[in-house]
Amino acid sequence: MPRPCRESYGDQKPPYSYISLTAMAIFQNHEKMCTLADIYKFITDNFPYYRKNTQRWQNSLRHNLSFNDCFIKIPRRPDRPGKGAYWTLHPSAMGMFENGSFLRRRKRFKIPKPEKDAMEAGLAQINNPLRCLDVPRCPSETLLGAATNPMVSPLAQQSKHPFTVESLAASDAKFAPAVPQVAPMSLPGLGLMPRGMHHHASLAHRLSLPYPHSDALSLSSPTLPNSLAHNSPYPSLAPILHPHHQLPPTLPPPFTPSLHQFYAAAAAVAAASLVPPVSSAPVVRPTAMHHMPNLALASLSVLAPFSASLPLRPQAFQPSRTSMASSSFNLNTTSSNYSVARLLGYKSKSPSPPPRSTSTPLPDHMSDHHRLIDYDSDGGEDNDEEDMPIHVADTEDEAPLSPPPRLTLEPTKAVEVTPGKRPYSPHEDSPENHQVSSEELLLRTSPSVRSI
DNA sequence: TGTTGTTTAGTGAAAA
DNA sequence: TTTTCACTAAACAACA
Ligand SMILES: [Mg+2]
Repeated sequence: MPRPCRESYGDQKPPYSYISLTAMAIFQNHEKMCTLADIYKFITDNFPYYRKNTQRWQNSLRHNLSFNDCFIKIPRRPDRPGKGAYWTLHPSAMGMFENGSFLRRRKRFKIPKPEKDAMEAGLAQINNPLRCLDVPRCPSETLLGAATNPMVSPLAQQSKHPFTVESLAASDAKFAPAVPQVAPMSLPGLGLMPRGMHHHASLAHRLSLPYPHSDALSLSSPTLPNSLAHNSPYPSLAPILHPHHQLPPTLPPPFTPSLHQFYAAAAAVAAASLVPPVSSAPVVRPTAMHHMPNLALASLSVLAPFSASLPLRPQAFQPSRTSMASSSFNLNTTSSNYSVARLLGYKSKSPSPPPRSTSTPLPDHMSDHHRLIDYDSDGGEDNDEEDMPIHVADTEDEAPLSPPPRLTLEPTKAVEVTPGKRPYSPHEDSPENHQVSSEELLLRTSPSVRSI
C-alpha cells in the first residue's frame, strides 16, 4: 500500500495537540530546542492546516508553552542574540506521551512547586551568569538562595513527585510494564557507563559534578579524582545543583542532583560560555545511574544543546543498546510510528521490519534546521502492537546521523477544517497499522494529550 | 511596533 | 457528578 506523503493531512486538522506539535518541533530539532518562531515554522511547514488562522493557534501555542511545565524556557546564549528564548522539553516530559506515541499523553506534566522554583532559580542565574560563574569562589549569597530557601529542599523532598532520578524511576515503574534490566556490565566501550551517561558524566565533570554530597549520587568509580568534587571551577553552581545540600544527614537525598538541576547547570555553563578545556574527562560511574530509568537517559539528549563544546560526538546522545533496552517508559512500544523513541533516534531492531515502500525526502529546510533523526534504515519497526523490547544499535559501528531523514505520512482520517475546533475524539487513536516512518513523526502527534 | 511570554477566564469533551 | 484536559480569547508586560 502506498504510503502517504508528508503533508497528507492537507487541510485537515492533524490529530495532535499543541503540546504534541510543540514537542515534535523540539524533538526533531537537532539541538532539541527551538525558538517560538522555529516551532511556528515547523508546524506550518508540516501541517497545512495551521497555515491559516495563525493568530488563533499561535496564541494557544504560546499559552501552552508558558502554562505547561513540560516546556522549559532556556535563555539565549550571548553568542546567539535574537528575539525570544529557546524552548525545550523538561527531561521527564519524554515519558509524558503514552507508549512513546505523540497521540497520547499519560497525564498532565506538572512539576512540584518547590522543584519548579528550584529549577527556575537555577535558570534565572543564566540571565546573569557572570555574576557568579566568573568568580572563582564567589559568596554563595546569590545561588545559595535556592538552597537556603526553606521552601525548596525539604518540600521538594516531600513532594509527591520530586523531580529526581529516583522519583522518575518510581513514577515510571507504575506506568510501564516491567522490562528486564540489562546488566550494566554488558555495556561496551565505556566501562560500566552507558554512552549517554558518559556524556552525562562529562557534563557533570565540567559542571563540577559529581556532586558535593557523595551520598547523593554514588560515584563509585575510583577514576574520578577527588579534586573534581572539591576544586570545582564553578563552585557557585553548587547550590543550583544541590539545593538539598542542607538536608539533615538523616535524610540522605537519594539521587540528586535531579535532572532539572543538570538542565539548569548545563544551560548556565553554556550560556556563560565558560566551558573549560576538556581533554580527558574521567570516566565517572555514578552508580545511581544504573537505576535511572531509560526515560531519564533518553531525556538527557535534551542536554545536547548545551554540549556543543563537549568532547562528544553526536552519537553520544544516543542511548547505548543496553541502556535503552530496558526502557521503563516503554519507548519501544508505541502504537504510532511517530514514537518518542524514534524521534530520539533510537533504532529499533524489530525482528520483522516491514519494508519501507515510499518515502519522501525532507525538504531542505527540514534537513538542516529541522532535522529529523531517523536511524531506521531498514524502514522497519512500527510493529507497535507488540511490546517488543527495543534494541538500540550500538552507535560505535553505525552511522546514525548519516542517513537522511525520510518522512512518509500515514493515512489519516478525515477531520474537519477549522483550526480551533477538534472534530475528533481525543481518545480515538489515529489509524494504526499504518507504516509511518520516523520523519513523519512530525506528523503524528496527538491531540489527546492526557498529560502526565 | 510587532513579537514573545505570562496570566486569567471561560468552554466543551472526556475521564475518573 | 466532579475532575481533568485541550483549547480559545484576551489583557498585559517585556523586549528587539
Ligand atoms: Mg512552561
